[in-house]
Amino acid sequence: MSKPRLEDKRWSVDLEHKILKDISENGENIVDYTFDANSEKEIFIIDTPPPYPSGTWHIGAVAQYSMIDVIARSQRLLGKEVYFPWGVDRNGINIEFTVEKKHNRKMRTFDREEFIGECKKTIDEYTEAMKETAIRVGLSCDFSTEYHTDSPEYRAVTQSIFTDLLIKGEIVEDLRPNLYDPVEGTTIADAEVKRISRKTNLAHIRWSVEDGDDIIISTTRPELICACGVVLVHPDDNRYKHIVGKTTRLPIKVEGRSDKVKILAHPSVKMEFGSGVLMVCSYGDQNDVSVFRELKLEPFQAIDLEGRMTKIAGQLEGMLVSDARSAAIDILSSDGRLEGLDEREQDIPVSERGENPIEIILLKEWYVKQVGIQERLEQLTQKIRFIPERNKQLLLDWMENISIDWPISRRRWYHTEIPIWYTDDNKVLIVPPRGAYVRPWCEDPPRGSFAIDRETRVILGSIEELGYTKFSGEEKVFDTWMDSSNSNLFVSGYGQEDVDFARTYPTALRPQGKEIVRTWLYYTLLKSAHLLDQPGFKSVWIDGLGMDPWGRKMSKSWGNGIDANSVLDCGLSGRTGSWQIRGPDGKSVKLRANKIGSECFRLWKAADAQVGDDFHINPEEIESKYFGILTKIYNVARFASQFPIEDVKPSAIKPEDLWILSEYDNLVKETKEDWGRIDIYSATQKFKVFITGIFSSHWMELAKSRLYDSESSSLWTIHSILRGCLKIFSPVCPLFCHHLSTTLYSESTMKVDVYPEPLGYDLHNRSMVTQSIVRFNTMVWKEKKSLNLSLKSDIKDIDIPELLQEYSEGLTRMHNLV
RNA sequence: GGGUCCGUGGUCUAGGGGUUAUGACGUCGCUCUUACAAAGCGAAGAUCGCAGGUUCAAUUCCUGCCGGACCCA
Repeated sequence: MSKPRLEDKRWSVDLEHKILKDISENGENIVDYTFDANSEKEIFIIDTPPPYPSGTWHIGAVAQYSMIDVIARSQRLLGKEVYFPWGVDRNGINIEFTVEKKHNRKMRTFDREEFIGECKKTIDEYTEAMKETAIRVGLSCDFSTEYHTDSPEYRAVTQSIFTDLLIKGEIVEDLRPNLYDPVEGTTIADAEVKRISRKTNLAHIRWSVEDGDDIIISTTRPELICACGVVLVHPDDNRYKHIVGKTTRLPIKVEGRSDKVKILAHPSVKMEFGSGVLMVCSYGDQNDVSVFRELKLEPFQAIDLEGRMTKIAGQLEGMLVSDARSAAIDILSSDGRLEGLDEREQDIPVSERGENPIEIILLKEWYVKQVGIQERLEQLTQKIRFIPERNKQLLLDWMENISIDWPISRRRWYHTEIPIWYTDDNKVLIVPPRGAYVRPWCEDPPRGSFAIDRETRVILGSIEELGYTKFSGEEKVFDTWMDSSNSNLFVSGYGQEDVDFARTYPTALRPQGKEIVRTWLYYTLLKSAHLLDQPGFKSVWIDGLGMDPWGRKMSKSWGNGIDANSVLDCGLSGRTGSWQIRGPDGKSVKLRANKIGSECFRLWKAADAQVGDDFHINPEEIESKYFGILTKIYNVARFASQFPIEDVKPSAIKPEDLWILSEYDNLVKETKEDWGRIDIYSATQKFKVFITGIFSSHWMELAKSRLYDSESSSLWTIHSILRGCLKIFSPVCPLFCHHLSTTLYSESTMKVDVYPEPLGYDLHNRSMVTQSIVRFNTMVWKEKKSLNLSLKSDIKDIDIPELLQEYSEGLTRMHNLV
């Protein structure tokens, strides 16, 4: 026995930093997370969600990434060749907004190239900051293959996949009603729409029917009267049976179209709403779209791409939609046609990013077909294992509700360009050769580009052969999900010649949050189905969202957000953390913590709840519930570190040691299974219960005096178990285990790629013995307490139960039984 | 309005047709016992949201309701 080799008395965030720094400086000697696709080992590729860099990284997201890291590390521990890529999603409207805000100018007032440069510069800064947090929280990504979705290489893949699908006929162009954000000037997809509650005016307007009757129509969109295609009543509505089939005159002047529309019966009308008469316009809402389609009506274009009223709106022409609405009400009012105006709360669809009210506009856009493939997609989905199983339903529900194709073209700039040029006759599409990244809005097609028939999609030949010289490039770009939904293909090496794609695809695991099931998960599966007719991955791990301490979504605007770095650095150099957060009643609440750091944070996320549901993030709780566990385990190691390491297994093992060894063997077997099926919670819980419970409280006390005597059975037992335990726990707290293991055993747990083997002990009736030992110890402690004795004092008249007779020597010494 | 998921001691959480329902935090009491007071030991604390139903048996399955989250119209 000597001084403990662990000098500090407890774990600390400062120590964490020291270790992190040491690893980053001597990294090569300690860890290597570079993926070797030619490894003999089983390949395990993680389709890491490429995070989108914004100013600060959401604490909930960081928690999620730290769990993906736990998965990566545990799979390495199981002997697999893990590819944990680090990708960054950088395309999209978010960064455009940031730049617009920074310069206080709208995108379209910039030169396109200049604007793109600004976006790149800004997102570069964010990208670096995010990577620092990633490293700080301990992500063991293969940073050597870091990819950015806006890099020429990645965009080339996106463009190639588009071209492949275009030739296969899975991509179509069409003039269809589209969801459109007039403020940002771009089409958006269903998945990008959200609803907010707003006060709107419901106008009750008097329309005249041909035979002299008047009807009242209630609408929140009077400016769209000019685009009215039909007026509907419910077939069962006796009030209006007599006017069905007649025509009515539009109550406001229009230009360039008939001012009469038919009145028809249709079951979609709600009789109780307003007067029970409904005007259907192209397009007020999704119902209008389906009625127009069903009745084969000719749509009118009432709103242009800038969100202004078109010529058919007569006097309203040129006005913004909202201005036109009030102007229409004024006109109707002065014409005596306004019968009333109610203010009411209404959920209106807005764009997710800009929160601008959405219009439905006829536009020529590119679409990925998705309506016809749903059945096959569901079959493929059934082949994927969902963790947890119940979250599969989120995807199935979304797929069931797919009714229109996916519009993928956008009228924005900092995105991947649609790789198409058009010829003068408009009958041919020019696409670039595989592997090229092209920007049709500012350049001509490169050599080797080829023409395909716009209708039949037959490849006609190269542009050189065909002698094309004049082109006009497509100006539109892709929806960013077109980029990110290729991540699984990209990390599997799709299209790369030197990759054994059959080994790398489908990727082993897609980890993600449940908020992007209908986008990232769905679109990825759609792409994989179109392209390869295969599921995109073997398993999907879907976690919930990080919520505030009271279970609400964190948002900056509500003031209940928590910055990730403030938690990870809480306790560094004695600096405590404090968070001013808006509480449930709107009042500000102050949360405080002394020390958290990455290891405690990771332990919290791993041990606090099962995967799948939303989780509450409260720094106070993270510290109070989990820092103590680190301290405890640290001190177990510190205790062990004062005893010499017994490498050779002694010929005789004492009964108490046999008992704990068999418990340990059980732990090894069970946690190995847990890690294998990606059950972080169970593995962590079992480990925690073992090491802080029976191992430290019961066995260590039982073996203490033998340890002090340097008795070889106890020495071998404590070190064998601790050494294995640090490996078992290393996926959850990699820095912590690395430090303890290198200090005690001169081996880093970060390098281990073989799961600890059971030591070969299987004691009969183990759980009976364990229960009995715990009960006996508790009984003695209680007894001493009730007699007001200190734990080290002698106690008389305690009988050791029959079952524990073989441990009587140890128990007697432990409790000082006399 | 519809759908999905969730509702377990004061708080967070595990589990799941059948003995006294898991663990932690907090609370209370005791203890500086040669690893650990940033600890340890002990104690109290739950009719498993509510109401029905199925069953020999329900907290677990079913139905309805109430509350929360998310999604859709």
